[in-house]
Amino acid sequence: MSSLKSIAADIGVSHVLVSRVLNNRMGTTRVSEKTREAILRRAQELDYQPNPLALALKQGRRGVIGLFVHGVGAPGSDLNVDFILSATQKASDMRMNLWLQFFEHDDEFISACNSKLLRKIDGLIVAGISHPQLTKKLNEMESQGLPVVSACHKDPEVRDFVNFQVDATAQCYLTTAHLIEIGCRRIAHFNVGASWPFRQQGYEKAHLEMGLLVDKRLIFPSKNYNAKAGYESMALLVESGETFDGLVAQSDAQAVGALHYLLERGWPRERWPKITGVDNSPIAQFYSPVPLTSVTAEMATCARLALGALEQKFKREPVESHLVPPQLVIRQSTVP
Amino acid sequence: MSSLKSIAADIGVSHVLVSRVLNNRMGTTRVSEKTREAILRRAQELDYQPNPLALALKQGRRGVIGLFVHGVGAPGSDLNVDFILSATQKASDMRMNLWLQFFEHDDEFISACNSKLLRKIDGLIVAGISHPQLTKKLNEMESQGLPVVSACHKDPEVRDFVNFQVDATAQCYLTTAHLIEIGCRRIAHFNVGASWPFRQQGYEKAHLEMGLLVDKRLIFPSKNYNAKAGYESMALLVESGETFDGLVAQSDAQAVGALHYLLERGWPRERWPKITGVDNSPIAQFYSPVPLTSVTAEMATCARLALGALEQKFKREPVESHLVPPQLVIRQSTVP
DNA sequence: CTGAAAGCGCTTACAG
DNA sequence: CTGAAAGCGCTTACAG
Repeated sequence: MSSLKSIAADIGVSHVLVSRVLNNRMGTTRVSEKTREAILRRAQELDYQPNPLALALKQGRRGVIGLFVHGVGAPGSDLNVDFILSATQKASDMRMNLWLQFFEHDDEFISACNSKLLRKIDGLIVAGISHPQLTKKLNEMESQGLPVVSACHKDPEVRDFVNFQVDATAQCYLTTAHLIEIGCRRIAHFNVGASWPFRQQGYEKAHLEMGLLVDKRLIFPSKNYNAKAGYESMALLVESGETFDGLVAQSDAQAVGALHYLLERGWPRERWPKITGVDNSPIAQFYSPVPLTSVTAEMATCARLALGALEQKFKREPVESHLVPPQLVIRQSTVP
Repeated sequence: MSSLKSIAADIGVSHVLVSRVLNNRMGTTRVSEKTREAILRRAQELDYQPNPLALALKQGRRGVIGLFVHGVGAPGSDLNVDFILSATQKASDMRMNLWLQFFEHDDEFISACNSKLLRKIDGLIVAGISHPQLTKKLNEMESQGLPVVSACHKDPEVRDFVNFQVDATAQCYLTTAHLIEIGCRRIAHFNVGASWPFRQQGYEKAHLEMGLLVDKRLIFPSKNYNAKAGYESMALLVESGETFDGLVAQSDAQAVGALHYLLERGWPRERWPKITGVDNSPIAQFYSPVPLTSVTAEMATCARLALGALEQKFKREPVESHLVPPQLVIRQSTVP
């Protein structure tokens, strides 16, 4: 195990000098060029890395970033995996450890935000779903000196924490515009809950910008983002008797559920609507026989940005929220 | 921030005495009952927790467990999420941080197992897929004093590391036996690769034990564990002209792909085979209109056991590998 | 301009 | 039986 001490002993100087040279923080200290080089060379040879524990202890830090994840995305969408994977890499770059915690319910979330937390971590990233009571708690924490950054799906207009999220409106704007471009004129939409209107706004915006009217009769409520919900919404759509040549679902699982309904009813292949999902999840990629056109959720980017923002907060640099633009991924389900 | 020092100051003793009392390691030191109680009370009031950094530094530990994950399971199966979630909780109980790393390719995996690693972590958990060259590297690491525990899917007979995995044979034994019990007599099987024969062995064992012959003509190769592969295998099965009343797939995604083929061909519902998957993943739970019978992958249990084993290795206690028994989860796809 | 000392929070071996 | 000192690995304020 190489340490400042061992290097110092090898060269024949004090470990203090080694520390100064390696950190290039000489202060008023002088060192001969020869000694300097010897120290640097030896450090390189041993591939010296300062003990992060000692460093953090000295600096009064914990060396740990809390990552509180309230699962998002349809089950099986791998959204959380993408998020964690990316956060993990960024944390590693920052020489920080992650204190990962998963939460199912808001109360668990809130009760984990207590004073003990302050002792464990240097900063907190909250991912998933925003919630008024949680926000209050987090504000408390931050006023006690804990930097907090969120990566939640929320109304971008509400400014509480520095937040990183995908541009939800752009998601369904992209898919809808794509369908219009390939010739769809009656595009159905499955809408999950009025509290989260952004994707529908994208759907409407694309119509508006491209000179089409939004036909509200083509918009159907969906219980949630899973396949069952999509299946049920498609049943409603078909039973309504409306004609449609496209479907903008709010998740890949929904889209798959919808397709499944059509398959089950023996819907003739040539009359299938062009279908798009959201999340670009494995189910979209591997769905057979029709891989799904989808749009990315940008979880990895959000994670990276959130940790980067925390890094800046540590340095007391200003940081700003950001809406990450999604990418359209075209697959067979929308090939004309 | 409470520390030994602050408690000591409050009571009017040395921080050394506080340390001794709180750890109940008095050695030859004596303390009056009154002082003792005062110390304990004050520590409780402040909800004192020793600084893990200082502790680890003192004890020459890193306070970090490496968790190297080579993704397993079909994409979207949430297997990795379950694993990480459980590992996270157990690590937290152990007052250890996790150094999570994900790997796509074996080489990344192997090149991450270098001497730097020894400086970063106190122990290593390797999850995912076993690999001869990796094993060699890990053996090297362990001989250099790094405790290694694996949670890989591998031949249970090969003894290299202490390993925790689900009993793969039991998985398809359970699903097959279930199908036989509900009256299936011609059960097809999708087999992924000869290098991993354990699930098929379960399929065969169930037949044997329940007095049925295995008809090799019902066993079809599948390229991998995703839906596309299941779809293709089902195509082979149907084209073969063999009659079948059940299907034991090797993953939920495969089962879904297979169902999808039948739907697409307009296979009459009353002639649908009873279908089982493996992994008990979201796709099985939420598949519409037929939620899938499946069998658990026990990722959470394996993670917990693996970290527990590492804990025991730290204490130089002996540990043994373990095959975790899976659970059958019956859903609509096998309701008679 | 140089070097030794203090200190982050903790534990334990070792003098008196 | 008691208490003060050493030390984990690091950095920096502060005497000479």
